[in-house]
Amino acid sequence: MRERIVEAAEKVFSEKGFYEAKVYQIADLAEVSVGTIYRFFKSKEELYAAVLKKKLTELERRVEKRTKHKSPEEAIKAYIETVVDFFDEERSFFEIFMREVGSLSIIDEERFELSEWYKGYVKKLARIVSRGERRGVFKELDPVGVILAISGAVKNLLYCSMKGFVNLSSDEIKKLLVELFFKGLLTSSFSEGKALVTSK
Amino acid sequence: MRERIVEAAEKVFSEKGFYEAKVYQIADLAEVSVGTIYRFFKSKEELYAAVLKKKLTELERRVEKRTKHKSPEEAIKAYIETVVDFFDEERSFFEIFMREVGSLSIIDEERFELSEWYKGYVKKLARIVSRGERRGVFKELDPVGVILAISGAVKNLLYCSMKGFVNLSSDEIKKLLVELFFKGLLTSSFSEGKALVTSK
Amino acid sequence: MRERIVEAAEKVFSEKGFYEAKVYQIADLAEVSVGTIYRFFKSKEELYAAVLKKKLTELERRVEKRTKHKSPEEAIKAYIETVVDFFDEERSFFEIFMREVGSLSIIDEERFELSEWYKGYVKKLARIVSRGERRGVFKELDPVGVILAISGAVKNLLYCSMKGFVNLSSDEIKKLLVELFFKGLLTSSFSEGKALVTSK
Amino acid sequence: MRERIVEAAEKVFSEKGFYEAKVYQIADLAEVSVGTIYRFFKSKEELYAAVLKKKLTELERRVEKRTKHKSPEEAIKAYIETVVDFFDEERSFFEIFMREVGSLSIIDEERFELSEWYKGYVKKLARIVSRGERRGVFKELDPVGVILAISGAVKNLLYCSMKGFVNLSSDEIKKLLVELFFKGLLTSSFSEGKALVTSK
DNA sequence: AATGAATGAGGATTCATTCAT
DNA sequence: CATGAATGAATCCTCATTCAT
Repeated sequence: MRERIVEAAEKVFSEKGFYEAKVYQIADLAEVSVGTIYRFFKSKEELYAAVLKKKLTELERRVEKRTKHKSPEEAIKAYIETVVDFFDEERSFFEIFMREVGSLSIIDEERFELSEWYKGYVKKLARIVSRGERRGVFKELDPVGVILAISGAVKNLLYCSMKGFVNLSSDEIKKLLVELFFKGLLTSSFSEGKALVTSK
Repeated sequence: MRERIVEAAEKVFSEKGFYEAKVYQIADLAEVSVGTIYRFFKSKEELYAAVLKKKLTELERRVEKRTKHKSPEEAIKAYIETVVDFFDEERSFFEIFMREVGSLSIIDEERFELSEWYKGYVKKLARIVSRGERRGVFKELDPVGVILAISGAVKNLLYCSMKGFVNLSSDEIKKLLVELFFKGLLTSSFSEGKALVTSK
Repeated sequence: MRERIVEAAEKVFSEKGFYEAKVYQIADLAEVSVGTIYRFFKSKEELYAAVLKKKLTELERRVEKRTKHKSPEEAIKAYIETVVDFFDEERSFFEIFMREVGSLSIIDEERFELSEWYKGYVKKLARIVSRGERRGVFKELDPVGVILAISGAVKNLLYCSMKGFVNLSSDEIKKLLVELFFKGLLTSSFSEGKALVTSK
Repeated sequence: MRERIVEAAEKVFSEKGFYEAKVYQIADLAEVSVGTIYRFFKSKEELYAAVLKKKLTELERRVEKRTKHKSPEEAIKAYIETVVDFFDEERSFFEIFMREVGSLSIIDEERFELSEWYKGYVKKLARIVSRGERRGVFKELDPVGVILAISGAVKNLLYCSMKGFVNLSSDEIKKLLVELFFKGLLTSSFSEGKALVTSK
């Protein structure tokens, strides 16, 4: 029952966004009464948060599973790939994520600890980068900053490909991102001669 | 008058988002009557679109000005820096941008051509990357994909720093992004030995 | 519930007309919430149309019942009497009818088929007149025209007596109308001698 | 100036009715500013009343002129013809008249003496009928009632022909009404034998 | 527990009217 | 005098939430 509701909510929220999604639409889709929704969730917002949490927890679990016991570089690669795959599978959730969590709007002023969750999630990933640095595999760049950059790039690329702004398959997106974030845009020949980047 | 309204709208929309922003709040802040708002804008949505367009046009203009007549690598650097600076100055607008344009929610199903605008904007930037490729400065990666990755990274990094998730100054953000996107995460010594990335 | 609303609406609309009648006044009178009204009617206009249709249907049914199986002259008499009785009973509805249907204002430009209904109603009555003509009981006058004349006379007389412009009881009104429409204003002695009417 | 406004008002009111007619539309059509309208009329309602009064006064004047110094039967005939002609010429005003005066809605509860005017007008016409009775030309029927019946019949017939419910020319309408009200619906042969009407 | 009818606060929008220029 | 920009009261309608059944 609860599950049915959350699934329906996921669909409706993702199609219409928080405000345009109506509680009775979710009830209809879930084939329960409006009242039943309120037996499980105190409010529309709480239902919304439940949808997010469920999926985010799953994402987190997957990322963890696929990055565990790997070298930092393999782990970052796996992270990128996992996220792309996840959002590719969960398109409707991804829409929500982009709308509201990509910018934790309703959410963070509220009583949901989503903001906190995100911080923790990022921190965990940042540790991979730190480890890479210590091992001399990654450059010395702010680890959280690196993760946020990667994460933002993944989301934007996926979102825009979903919207039809680019025509790249999931695999192409993964490849592009891995190449870009690992070795950069500059060709190696060029990269060596010039000191463009580091000079202020 | 119109200007006063748009400014107030910008503030209120950025603080509350489209739905939580009330027309009378905008009117109050602008110190005009509600009716006056409707002299200039047919609807709340039109006002919203006006806010977006104004700022986006300005951003576009700035980016254009700062990337013109530059080598591809300088131009991309300038692009990153311009965007960071712009959003740093225009924090309240940036909030809106993240909420709604970063994920063109209300916007793209609607009668605003913002989606079209964004496509055009991205295409223009992608041309810089293409040029870089032709000159052998940049690697052969999908140019639009590259721009979307950079753009997503910039937005996410800025947003999260605004939200206090990372503690990086604007300058540090710029440096990080330039370094990351130009030369990648891998240390050169490591990068050469391994073939991690390109192998499927 | 629906019935309660329609009855309240009938009262309020008849007292104030469509525009001056406020939805919340109807809700108050019906002792339901505004929301409940909108459970049954999509809009104020639809509620209005419902009020009209209900009564008009009833009027039509009554007229039909009382004119059926009668000679044309008896039927026309019955028609006049039925209408007078009906509006005498349903004074508040009659007010509405006069305002809006007597002159199908809001109504006919709209999505209500009231205009169509009226046409059909008139046509049916006109058939009585036609029958009378064929039997040689009624003169050869445009049957629809005759019905419209009678109908207009009835309404106006009733309306003005309601407003206190004349002091005639329902029975007196009926008598007056029947006499007038059947035998005319002219005294028979006079009528024969002169040829006033038919000469152009 | 005042005249221009009243003419524009007449047009707009007749096309849209009191409530749907907007003051700025009248101003636009009259090519004056909204403010100017308020120099001449205290309110929209007063302007509305002015439109009515102007036309009604004209109608009254015409009726008076055409019925004066005539025998009762000629006068009634002239009255019918004058009204038909007047409304035929002044269709847009007639629309207003039907909407609002035919049922003196806004009007009579208000501070306009239109209701009074109408009473006076009817009384004057009723005197013609009284005179006819005294002379033995007309039957003994309530004179005011007779006038109201005629007046209602005229309005309804005209209105419905305007709306396309009947297809009768002005002249046919006049003839029909004169015939009907003077000699009644019954054929003389039939009328004599039966006593249908007068018996209760 | 489940239902869904009823609630009513809340908000976008309109437009008659005013008044500074 | 004329203007028309500004005002803001007024009202329809929505929809999250409740609660009697």
